[in-house]
Amino acid sequence: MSLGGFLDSSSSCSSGGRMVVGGGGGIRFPYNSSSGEESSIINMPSGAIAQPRLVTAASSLVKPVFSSPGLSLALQTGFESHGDVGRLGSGNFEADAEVVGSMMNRRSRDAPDQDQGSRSGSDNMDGAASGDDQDAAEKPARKKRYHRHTPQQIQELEALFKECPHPDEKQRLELSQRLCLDPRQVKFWFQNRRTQMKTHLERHENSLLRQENNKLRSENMSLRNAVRTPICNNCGGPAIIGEISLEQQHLRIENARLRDELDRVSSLAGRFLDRLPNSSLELGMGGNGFGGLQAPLPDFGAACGIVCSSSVMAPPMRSAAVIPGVDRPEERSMLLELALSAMDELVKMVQANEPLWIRGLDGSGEILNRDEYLRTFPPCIGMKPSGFVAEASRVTGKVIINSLALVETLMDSSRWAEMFPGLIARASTVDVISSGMGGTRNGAVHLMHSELQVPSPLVPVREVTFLRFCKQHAEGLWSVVDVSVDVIRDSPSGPPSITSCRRLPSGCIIQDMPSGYSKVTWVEHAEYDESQIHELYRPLISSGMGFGAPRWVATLQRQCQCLAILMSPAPSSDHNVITGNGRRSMLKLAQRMTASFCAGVCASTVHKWNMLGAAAGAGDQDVRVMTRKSVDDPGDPSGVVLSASASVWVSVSPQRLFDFLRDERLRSEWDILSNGGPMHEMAHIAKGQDHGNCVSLLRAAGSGMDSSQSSMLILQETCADASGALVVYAPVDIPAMHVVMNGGDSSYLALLPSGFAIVPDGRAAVTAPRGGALLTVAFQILVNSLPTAKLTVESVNTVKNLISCTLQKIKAAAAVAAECES
DNA sequence: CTGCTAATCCCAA
DNA sequence: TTGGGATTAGCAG
Repeated sequence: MSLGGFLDSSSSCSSGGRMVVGGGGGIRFPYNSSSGEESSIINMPSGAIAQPRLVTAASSLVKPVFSSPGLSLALQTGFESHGDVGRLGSGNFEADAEVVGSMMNRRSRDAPDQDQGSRSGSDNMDGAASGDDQDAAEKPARKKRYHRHTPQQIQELEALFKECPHPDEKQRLELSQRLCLDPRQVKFWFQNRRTQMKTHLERHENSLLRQENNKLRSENMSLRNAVRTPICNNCGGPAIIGEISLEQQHLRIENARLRDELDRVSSLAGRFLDRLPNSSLELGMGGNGFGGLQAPLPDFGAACGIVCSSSVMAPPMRSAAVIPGVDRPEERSMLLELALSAMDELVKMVQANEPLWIRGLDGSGEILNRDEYLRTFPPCIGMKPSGFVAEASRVTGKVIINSLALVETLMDSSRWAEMFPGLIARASTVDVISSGMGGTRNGAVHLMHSELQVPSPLVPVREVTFLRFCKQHAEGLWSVVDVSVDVIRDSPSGPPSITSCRRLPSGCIIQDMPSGYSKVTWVEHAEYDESQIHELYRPLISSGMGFGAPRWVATLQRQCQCLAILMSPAPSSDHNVITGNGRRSMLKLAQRMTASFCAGVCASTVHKWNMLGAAAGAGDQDVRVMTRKSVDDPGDPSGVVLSASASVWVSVSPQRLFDFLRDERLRSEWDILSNGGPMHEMAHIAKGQDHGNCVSLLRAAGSGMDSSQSSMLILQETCADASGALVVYAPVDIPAMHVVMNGGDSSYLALLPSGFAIVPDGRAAVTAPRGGALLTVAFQILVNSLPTAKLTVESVNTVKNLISCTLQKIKAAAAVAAECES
């Protein structure tokens, strides 16, 4: 049955035909060593099945047959010029192996020590030249080689991998026993998983590089064209030499820069595989560094001042050289991996329709189909903690801002916080994992921390640490995704953070539209501990009006409109002419006032509050009272500040409530500062087309500017959108305000804000036909100008009474209004 | 065909 | 030895 010695003798090769070479040479057995025996008992307790001898014998064929003397000779003599030689080692050997394998167990000499241990005695060289010798029966069926670990096993492996991608021997052994896997398999699995992770990242960054490269190339091309056929900027005709020289210099310099950048990107892309961990960083820095400028500059001289104009083009960059927060490369790559999958999920969440998102009954919003969601996406940051509930919302809106500007805003924590003043109590960038490519935000990954709020003492602040990943999909098309990282970031060194909220992949996709607008689709998806939220507010929060997409988009629209209005020249309709600087100063002051108001209502860590606990007020509502000591803060009156706040349900619509509270003529109905009469608006700065969005300066009637009894004005900011409204005011000193209105610095003006926050009650229209509102009222009062003073029971009671009275008056007035309405 | 996964081979610390 | 990089076979989509 054998053509013994076939492989040994070059002479017989010529008669053997290439089948032998193709079959024998290419065969490579998976289990050609002692591991063959172990691998065959995959998924079974060790040693459960002994591998049959013959298989082992067959497996002793060794791979690089090319280099075995006998065969290489055979190749030279018999097949040297044969076209098929190149395909040796490819093709489907399994079938051949089944037939031939058991007979061909000659060990090639260049692999002497691979399988000493498992070799069977029968080392005869056997070869099969023709198919007629198949003896399948003799060879016991090899265990099916292909096999995958069970989902449970993979899940456990993944779980451990999340915690530690590098388990030690002990951990692996423990896991292998638990999962009935060979310890070796566990080792392989981790090895493979790490490799896989790496290749994922490589692939992604590579594609980003390619994109960049293409962009630069086309840019370069068009610039070359422009240089070749100069066109006069003024008349559009062909330009004359003298006219274009400056323009040409610009182009040449720009071109040199581009060429340089292109080279760098290309070489980086080439070297890329070697240096993954730093590549994105270097790119980000390098792309921004304009190293290319230095070379061409001497040629043209610095006289043209191009250096400046070029560097202006570069967006401001945060230094990414030192990363204090995430220094372990594994952690870094895990975060990147997380960012990638979050982005993937966000894009799908934005694009998906029917099965995933279902239109709400009232047709207003969309509801996430949880079953479909769980089916579609692997749990990005692990399973939902028990006791948590999920909240998901999606909204699309047209916003007056372009994609680049919005991306810049989102990627800068302080600008981000300013854009969403009522929503974000504070925000910071903890770490820059990747700063983006070629001087843009494309590919930027930041680790951020923020506190999100809904203005009510009944809704705790949401503290979240998350990754923010920015990606450019095309010209004018960007997306920014956030995802919580508490799972990964919980280090053994620190106490496990008790988070009450996790953000699943959330964020927005921004697409440029004509005339400065962009289309923004926002998805907000979170899981939170509902037990910490008062029943009154649960419907609001779960509807997404609290922390969800509707509120983000509504705020964004309102704020962008405000910015757009500020850009345009002051409207003549403002009946008090304030200078541009004055407007800016007042708005800045108002911004600080509103932020301080929210901080007092929400007890965010912007201030260090001491809770006195919620106690029943004089009325039926709970009033939360807190105090803080204020020292050495120029914007804050020094002493003991007391904050009292309460939220109640009111039976009028949010709009009506807002209109009532912001009407200065009706102010005497609830404001003790009004001295019982109407107030007058002395200055008005519009912040939006809607008249409700403005900053104004009020004066109580009867207290003239010159009267010494009242040197007080009231600064008030009101804003409203679909997600809610704020009326915030603070008494201000007239002389100080005068300085501000002339554009002076407002940061030394001490403020203690009070006011109202209104949100819809969140229940469906069915249960509340006319639509109720949730009203929060809050006061901040200086109870003693000595920071060391003790708080007296009287002052606490006074402020509680103030809250109760105010609420009662408003409710009464609202009831009247509601009656008139119906 | 590509991409993924379990496993093998081989090298260097 | 051991772990990691390179590679491969088997399979799914």
